Amino acid sequence: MAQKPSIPKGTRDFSPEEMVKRNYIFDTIRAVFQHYSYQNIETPAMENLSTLMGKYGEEGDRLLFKIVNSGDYLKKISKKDIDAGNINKVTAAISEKGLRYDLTVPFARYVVQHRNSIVFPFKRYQIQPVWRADRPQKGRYREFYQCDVDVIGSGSLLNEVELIRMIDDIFKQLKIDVVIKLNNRKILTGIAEVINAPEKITDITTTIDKIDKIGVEKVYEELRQRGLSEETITMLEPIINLGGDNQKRLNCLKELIGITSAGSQGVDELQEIIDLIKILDISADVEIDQALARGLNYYTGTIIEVLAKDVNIGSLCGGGRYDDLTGIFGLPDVSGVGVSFGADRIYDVLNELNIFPDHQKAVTQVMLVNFGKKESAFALQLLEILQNSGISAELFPDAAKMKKQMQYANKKAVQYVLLPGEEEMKTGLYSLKNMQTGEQVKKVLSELISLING
RNA sequence: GUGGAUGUAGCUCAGCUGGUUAGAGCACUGGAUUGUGGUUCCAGGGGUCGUGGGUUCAAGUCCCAUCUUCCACCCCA
Repeated sequence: MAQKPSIPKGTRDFSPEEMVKRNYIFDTIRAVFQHYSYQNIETPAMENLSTLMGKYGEEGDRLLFKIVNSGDYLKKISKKDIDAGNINKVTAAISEKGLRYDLTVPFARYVVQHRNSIVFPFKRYQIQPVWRADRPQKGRYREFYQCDVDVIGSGSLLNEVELIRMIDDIFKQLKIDVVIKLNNRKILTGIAEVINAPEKITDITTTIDKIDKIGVEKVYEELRQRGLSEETITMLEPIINLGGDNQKRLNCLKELIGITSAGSQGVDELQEIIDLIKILDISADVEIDQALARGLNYYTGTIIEVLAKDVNIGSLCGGGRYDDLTGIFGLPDVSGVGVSFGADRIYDVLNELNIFPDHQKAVTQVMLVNFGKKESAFALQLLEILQNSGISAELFPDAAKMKKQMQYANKKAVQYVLLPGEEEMKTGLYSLKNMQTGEQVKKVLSELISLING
């Protein structure tokens, strides 16, 4: 026997039933994006490695799926490099394309390349799969969909507020209780400045980001391990332990880091966002979290992360502002802000909470039984009429046994079965069976159509 | 990349301290029922026990390696 077929680690097939659920998520998200006047674009699954490399940090480069060149790609490698185990050089020689790691960097590339035809500020959305060579685990896949919305070419904080409104709108519709966490990169910068350790900013941010997960003590421990002095850790304490409501946090932050220009700017920006949100009808909790860092180091302003209240699965949505993302591609000083919704995690949450709507409408409303050659030719005409009246209908392709055809209809959860046999052909009265109730009626076609549509 | 668990029929699993021909439920196919499904009854097909090596008279069972899936870390949607 042939070997069992399989799919690559961390990838999944989606059955028709799963796709109904997935499309519910995508449709909801897409509708909101469009409702808020964002335009759709798509970019290729693969990008040049030069576009992707170095944009996600060292860790990100490791997680990039690389594609080997076509043709005789071995020609370009020298034996010396292989023997020396010079992985970077060898990969560079044999691979110049990779699968996209997210949608933001390809978007930045797109903006730079099409800058002359884009109307700024450019509000776009993009729903496509991305790939990461990560080790799969709960809520983490190697192929998954991101739903990105970004505004590029506007520094206004109204954009942040709009993103928060969209996040609230989408999760409200999906009936997931979420908390939207906000921070600002400038606050983190301010913190690093105040404690006099600006070069340690990455260490500090990624460490205090874990505070909810590992606790205060472990955070201190890790900070020590990362080479922070006892003195600076002491200075960090009031910031790490900062609690209370948003306004209280902002006031404290202002006191602690307001003397730095970055810090005071960050606090002001968050204040403005919070003030605007107050006058709007937002149902999700919006919390300022000075420990929120997020990994990607291109964020320069607002940082946003959305967590489900009832399921522990990591963030469902995340993003932030990046002042100069297009700079690396040769278009400086274009500010953008955006978030990305993780459709696969949202799926897992809806599944775990069992709150998918059960309006799973059957694909087929009516199935026509095939009684044989003459009858099926006639049925084909009925099929045409039914479909033209907006009914999803299908004719069983083979003149199989009635039982088999009924079983097919039953398994597919078809709503009605129409039986156009010899007798019906003569009289023009057709038997229509309701598969849920088992009731059967005999009527003319026009009446049946209104029955099905009704 | 690091650590732990796992793998038996299409699916969910049983198979004790190694011992004839590896089981169940569900699913599948056929029949009871040649124009009526979902219920019931009967019959049937399907497994080189993840893969490769080793120990043993004997391996689904023990050992090693490798892959898969899952969980945690790193990181992240």
